Amino acid sequence: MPQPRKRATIREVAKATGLSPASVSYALRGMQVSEETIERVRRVAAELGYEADPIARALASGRTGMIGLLCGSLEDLWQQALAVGIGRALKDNDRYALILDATGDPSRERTLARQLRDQRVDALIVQPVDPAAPLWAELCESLPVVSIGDSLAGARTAGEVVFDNRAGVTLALEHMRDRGHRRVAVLTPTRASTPDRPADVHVLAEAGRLGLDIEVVTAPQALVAATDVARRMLAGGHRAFFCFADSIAYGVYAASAEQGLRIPADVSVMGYDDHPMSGLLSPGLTTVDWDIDGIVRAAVRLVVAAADGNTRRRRIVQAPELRERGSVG
Amino acid sequence: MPQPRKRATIREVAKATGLSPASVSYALRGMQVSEETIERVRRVAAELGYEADPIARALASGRTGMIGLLCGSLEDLWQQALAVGIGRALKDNDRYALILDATGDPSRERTLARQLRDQRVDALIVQPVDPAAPLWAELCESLPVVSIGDSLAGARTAGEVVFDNRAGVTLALEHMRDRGHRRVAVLTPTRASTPDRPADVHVLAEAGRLGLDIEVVTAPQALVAATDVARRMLAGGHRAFFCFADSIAYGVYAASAEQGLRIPADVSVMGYDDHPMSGLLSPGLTTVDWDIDGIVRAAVRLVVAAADGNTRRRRIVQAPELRERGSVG
DNA sequence: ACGGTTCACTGAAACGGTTCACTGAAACGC
DNA sequence: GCGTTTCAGTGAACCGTTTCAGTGAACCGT
Repeated sequence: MPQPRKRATIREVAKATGLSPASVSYALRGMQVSEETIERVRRVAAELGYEADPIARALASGRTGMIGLLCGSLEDLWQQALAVGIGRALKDNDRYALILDATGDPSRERTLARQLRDQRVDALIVQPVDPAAPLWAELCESLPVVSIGDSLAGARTAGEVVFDNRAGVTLALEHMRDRGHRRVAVLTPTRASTPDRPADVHVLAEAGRLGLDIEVVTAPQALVAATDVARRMLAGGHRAFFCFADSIAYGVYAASAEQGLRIPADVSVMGYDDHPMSGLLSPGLTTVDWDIDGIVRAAVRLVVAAADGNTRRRRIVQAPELRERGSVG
Repeated sequence: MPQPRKRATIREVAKATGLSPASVSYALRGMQVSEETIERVRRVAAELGYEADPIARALASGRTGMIGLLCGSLEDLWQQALAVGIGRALKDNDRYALILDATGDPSRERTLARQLRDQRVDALIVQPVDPAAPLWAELCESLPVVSIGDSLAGARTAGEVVFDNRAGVTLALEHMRDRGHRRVAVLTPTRASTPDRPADVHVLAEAGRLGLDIEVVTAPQALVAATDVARRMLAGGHRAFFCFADSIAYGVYAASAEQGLRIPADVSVMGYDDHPMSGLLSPGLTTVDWDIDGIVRAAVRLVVAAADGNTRRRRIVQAPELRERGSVG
């Protein structure tokens, strides 16, 4: 049974320097006291191996220096890449991230969001599973929230990085039409509670405009499960796929390979996201690229500003770009 | 500027029920007080929307219910998969994970490990970047630590899930030899500070035993960077690769495709890890499978037991299995 | 009727910082 | 020399829980 080694407290440092705890607290944060004292306190603190306890500090001051990152579903490879990028970018800003995964479950999203608030994160980045939840309005009242992907309905966010899904969908479907496809299966990730999310609406509208015959099916982002869905669709005669996440497209690759179907000769696949992996497949996956690095930078810039007390709210709309690699025949 | 809505405190609940704060505290945790009181306190607490503040609780009790997960490098797809799996498995145990990423940097690993300890996580799962660091011994003194992948030198861990790398390397290299390869490039992830980690030692030993002519090169786990290294090795005439992480192997796939080299006809690639993605490539990546689900289950079982105060230390050795899929010609 | 348990509950001291309101001394303007 | 600022530093309250050591009261067996 591990026994926590007793750490030095601020009062011990106070005693050792002959100052009051208050002064030590101020000195270590470089406020209110003379340069000379700051120096002395620093030295003594280092000697004693003193380091402020983050929990006590959080209780007393209400802040922690941490940024919460609440992912919609880490099963999606693109979201994984985003999380890794954000973690690293925050590190470069001397902040650090608490990463939590809602696993695509709106109720878990609620729990975890509240948990992060209660953990006193200075600010929150969220990729909402359920952007329409009343939760967000409540949360925005008590800490700065930056959302990625969808706007949070009725909430005063500290910033948003949203995707121009309308443009993205148009790009994708027009490309498929230009390549001569008329019957297209649309594989969209499971999104509880928002069956009519904007992106899906755009798909229907654009398909109508372009005269495409589409069938929308929800597919899980997990590779194995997505492969199952793809298998079924192939069996149903579908040969052209628009996947609303690159990781779903990987499932189509896998299912096609199993059945001896070649991409792009027999089967056409269009992705949406541009995961780093997508360029490495053969053929490369043709997809809609959202510039993951740009999103990371934007989100981190917004959240760090908000955590520092900057109140200017900004909405950044990310423009899509078609990344043609040869998976659409 | 968001103003934290004032939450109900335990004293308000105490006042509302006519009990002392102490009793409320006990009641809400179902201890020490009568069933009837427990029921009443629960009701009043719910009415007031009271929920215990985790920070204050952590300060007073020293525990949080959270499990820390310190990843060596989330850039590695396999580690990503592991992190996701552990997160979900912990969720099934009504625990939740704080995921941190050392980004392959031993000094960051030290910082983050201490930070997790200071955050009062009940226990820690770590995939060490530097298994030999003195840090671990210190850490094991103050909280239960479960390591995955490598043993922590000289530290009293609460459990370990280690890989039988000797067997894994043998499996991989024997397979390559059986397929007629004699000159093999070994691509191993960058591991600061432990150039002579056991796995690498095994590679040299086994290669010697099998009469292979190997060249060991360190390659980053990031896809793009790994592709660079692969490109260089191909240019140097190498045609057989043993990659110490599947994500590095993906880089070889990409570099080969670029140069019009076909797998397995022109180039042979052997992975190590079995990422879910590896079965979806074409050809599938032949790799050494460590049963990621088994590792997740084992690690979570150990860490939950340890967090619950169970002191039985266990060391679980994971046996490898060759997953032959056709990337070795 | 009496010592001993058990039961339900309480008061107050932690936990380890931060912060507010204040103090004594030095510096300043005039 | 006097009133006012500034400066460096302090004392004590506070953040919201948990937990230790009790305290009466009821209940027990004898």
